Amino acid sequence: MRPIRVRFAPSPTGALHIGGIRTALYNYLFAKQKGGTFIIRIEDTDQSRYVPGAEEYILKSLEWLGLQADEGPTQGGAFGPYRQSERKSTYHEYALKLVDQGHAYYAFDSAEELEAMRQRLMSPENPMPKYDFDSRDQMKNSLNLSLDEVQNLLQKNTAHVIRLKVPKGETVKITDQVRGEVSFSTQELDDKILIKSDGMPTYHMANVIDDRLMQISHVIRGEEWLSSTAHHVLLYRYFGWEAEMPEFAHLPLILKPEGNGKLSKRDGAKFGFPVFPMDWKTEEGEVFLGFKEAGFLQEGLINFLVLLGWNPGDDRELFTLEELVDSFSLEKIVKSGARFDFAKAKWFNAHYIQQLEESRAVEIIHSIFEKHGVILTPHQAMLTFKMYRERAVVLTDFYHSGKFIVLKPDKADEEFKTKKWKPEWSDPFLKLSEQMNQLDNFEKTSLEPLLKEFMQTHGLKMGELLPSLRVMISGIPMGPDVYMMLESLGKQETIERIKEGVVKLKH
RNA sequence: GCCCCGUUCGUCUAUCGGUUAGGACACAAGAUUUUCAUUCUUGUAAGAGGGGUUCGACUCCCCUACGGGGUACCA
Repeated sequence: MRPIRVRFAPSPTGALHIGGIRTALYNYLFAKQKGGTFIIRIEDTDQSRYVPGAEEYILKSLEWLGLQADEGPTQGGAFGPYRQSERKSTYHEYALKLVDQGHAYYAFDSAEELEAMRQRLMSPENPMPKYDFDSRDQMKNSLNLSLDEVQNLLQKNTAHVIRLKVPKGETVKITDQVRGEVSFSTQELDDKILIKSDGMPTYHMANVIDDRLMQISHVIRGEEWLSSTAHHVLLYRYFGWEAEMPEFAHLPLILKPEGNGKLSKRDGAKFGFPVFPMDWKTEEGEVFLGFKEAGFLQEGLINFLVLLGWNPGDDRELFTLEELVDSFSLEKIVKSGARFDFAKAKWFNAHYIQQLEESRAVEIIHSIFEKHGVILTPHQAMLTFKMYRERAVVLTDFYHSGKFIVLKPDKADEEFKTKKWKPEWSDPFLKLSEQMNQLDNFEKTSLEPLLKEFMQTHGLKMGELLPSLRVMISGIPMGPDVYMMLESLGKQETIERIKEGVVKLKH
């Protein structure tokens, strides 16, 4: 069996959304399971759509998720360069071979001439005329022009492309690892451009050449490529590489939540959830929210994504990356598109937050508070984790819920204030704060008897005392164990907040 | 339009001819809990439609419907 080599080949035309991340994930898992090589190749053949920073963004995202590449633009490798723009001459060389063999030809048609052809051939039955077996006879290409004319045009540096000469009346069969046998009639295929007039190859050309040259064994990519795979097979055939052609696996698409259409970058803002791994700022200054900044753990995102289109074949749902490497299989990839379900993504994340190791949690919580300009002591971070690990769905919840530990509440919960709080409790609470001041140690063991006694003497119930205290110290009546909250604040701060709280609760 | 792919609970999915069609999320109810969560228990909920093949189809075949992808000098 040949060595397993797979590639993830993003185009730096913007941020990579989670559909791309999932493709990268599946490639990574497959490679690692088989002891193969995971390669990153940057497909930057469209100069007009090139976006500065996009490549860096893509690489950073993969790094954040732990999808380490074995070969790629940053780490290099024996099959580089790994940026297609740096391989330009290679593609041209191969295209010329095809021209020599009669499997490709020069075409000199201008954009206007192309448009004219479409207009001419357009009809209700044929709304999108192709440059193909039928129409190429009427076009300005080396199939119709004399050799002299072609030489002349070429010598004058006339803008031209190189097109694949698709044969008529053949059937191209491919065996897809996910979908089984799929066949296409060459009748339906257009004469795809291989080399654009700027000298850059198209995706179709570049991917075939590179996959062969990089000895790719399996092409695992999105379903949007299934249709053009027939063209790719033709290229492998004409290059004489059909025996070494990689296996194909076309992944189902990730759909919008309502299921109509594939998920796109605008959907995040539209539905209120991230579709990108990390924040992405466009050149125009538009910001797209990322899973990372939204408070997702990489293991949560990965676990959520991997199940969108794959399953282990049994009832397991929770997987670490390592476990996925063991369990993953191309055979269990689902054929139909999967809708993006943010509720499930959150559930996975909440689960992994609960599983978080304390030292890592402390670090994470510290950095989240730091982003808000608040520096927590390790002890405070640890307390925050203990108080909210079972309540946090996203990491940012630790800040929003736990910030009371360093920030005084700006106001008392309105509903509690009007419906639950009784003005006559004010004095007793002030007295309580004084009693607290007498305490030697400010811990649950000493606090609990004090509060119990307080309830008895003033005829308060648990459900009245505890929420009141929470509102005074944090602003809201819900939250973790009160004693833990009090402890986390410490004696002086607690006393201060009770005094201020009584004021805030005044009707 | 044409080509390709798909279609099981609201969602993600299991089932590779014989099951009370299973699990998870979400939702609902209950238990635990000082509150909110967590946790636990229980519940509601599915094979697009029509033809075949077969002793027997969710499962195989065909048609229709619906959904998705493609149809660029974009990837």
